[in-house]
Amino acid sequence: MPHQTISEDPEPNSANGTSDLRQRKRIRTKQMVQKEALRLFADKGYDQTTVDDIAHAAAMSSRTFFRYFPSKEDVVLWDEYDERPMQEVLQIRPGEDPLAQLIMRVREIFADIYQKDPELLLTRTKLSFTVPEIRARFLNAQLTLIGPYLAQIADAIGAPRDDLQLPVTLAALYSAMIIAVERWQRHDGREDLLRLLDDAIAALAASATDLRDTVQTAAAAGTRPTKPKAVAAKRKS
Amino acid sequence: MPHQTISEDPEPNSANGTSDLRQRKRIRTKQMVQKEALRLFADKGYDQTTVDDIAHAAAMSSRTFFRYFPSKEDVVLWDEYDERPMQEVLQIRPGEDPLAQLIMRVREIFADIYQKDPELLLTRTKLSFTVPEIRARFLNAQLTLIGPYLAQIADAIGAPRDDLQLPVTLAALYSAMIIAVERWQRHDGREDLLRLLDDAIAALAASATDLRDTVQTAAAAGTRPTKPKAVAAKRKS
DNA sequence: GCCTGTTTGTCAGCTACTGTCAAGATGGCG
DNA sequence: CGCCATCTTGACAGTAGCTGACAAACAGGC
Repeated sequence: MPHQTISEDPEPNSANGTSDLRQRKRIRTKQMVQKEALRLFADKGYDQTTVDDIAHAAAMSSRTFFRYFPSKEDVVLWDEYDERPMQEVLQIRPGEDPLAQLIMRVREIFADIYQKDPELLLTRTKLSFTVPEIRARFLNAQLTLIGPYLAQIADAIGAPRDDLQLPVTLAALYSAMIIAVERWQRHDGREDLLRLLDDAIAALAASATDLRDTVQTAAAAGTRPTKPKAVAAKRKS
Repeated sequence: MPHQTISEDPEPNSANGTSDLRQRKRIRTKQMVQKEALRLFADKGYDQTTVDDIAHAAAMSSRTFFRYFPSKEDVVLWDEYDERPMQEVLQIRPGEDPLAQLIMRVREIFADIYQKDPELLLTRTKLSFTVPEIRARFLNAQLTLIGPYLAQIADAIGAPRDDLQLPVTLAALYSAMIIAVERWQRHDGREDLLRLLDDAIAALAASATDLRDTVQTAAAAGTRPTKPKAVAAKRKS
């Protein structure tokens, strides 16, 4: 899902009965601040734009800015989906293929955000791949999203708790999506996002075959015949 | 490869004929600073340790600290491999299966760093997954490493410049490695790193079947029929 | 129109990080 | 051995991101 930051939600409004109205207002303010910020970034560049600049453009003090966004980076990463509680967003229905559900869900979310404001998504995405700190946080957020899904899916299919299979598959899926989004952004959104997404996933499915061969090769050539149970247990407090 | 940061090398010693001796001294200093820093992190925690603390422990001014490491984070991420020029580290020989070579190379590097100082690798790795900022940079660095390899491998197999296949495969490989390393670190290094690596890659190869089915399912249910004839070119010399 | 809880600005402060410049260490070389 | 050119270092000053504390302005419900 596009930019979903892990909802570390350092703001003081979790779980307390902030009236729905105030919640909406808050979101509108965030959108407005984000808009101003992105405009400034486009003008002067991300690094050259200070938080004071943004706050000023948004007609608030910089202290207030930080009450909306925990950091300057988050202004780029944030989107409405970050407001929704995790469960609502990534609900997996038991029964049907959970992986397929996941993929569909992600497509939906992309489609939704894209269709609400294509320009906005492109701008944010470009920054997400362009500015090193943001790029780092973006990738991190994506990979971190796997965690919750993992639990859900594991439950859904009654998976071995301690297996590598599932996490590896999910991580691979996510990285395929990242490749797709990266390409989309690099081509200035000229290609169809959903299509790229599908292609990337298809490519992933296809790779696996190649990989099977490769694993053979690698195992065969293994420095240590791959059975290097050698290394000592190194405990730690 | 363990912690390989992209060599953004903002230091003033690139390409100029810094004598080999000075270079070595520099590396030894870095190691010493890193050691002190990690000790402090273990004591007081990463956030609670200021750069001044580290500099002091390393008997230098904080200004000097920054002449060795571009940021506090880098003290954790850095390892000797960052000193070596990229090409030397990731040389791909044409002919033999490049993916297999890549995998072998990564295993070697892990093995090398591990065997030089297991504790050190574990400590750094734990921090790399534990401290959010570092985690972000770590994942970013890993994924970013794909770039150069991509070019090399693409050349090696005369690949379609603009295909998704190769990047997706590499990204999947890297994310499998990350899952492996994450598990290794979470279990305090009690499991064998290389073994986990192999297992994760095997798991990735195994996901193929699941994914193929899933892609079917997803495509069938596709919001927009998406016409996934997409399953693009498989080529591979 | 008051009362309570939320939002805001101000101020003061910390830490990561950078430019500058002069002083100090070092290695190569005569 | 000693000198010079070349790093390397420390001191100082400054910027930007970010936080805690507190008091003033501002709701919305009654």
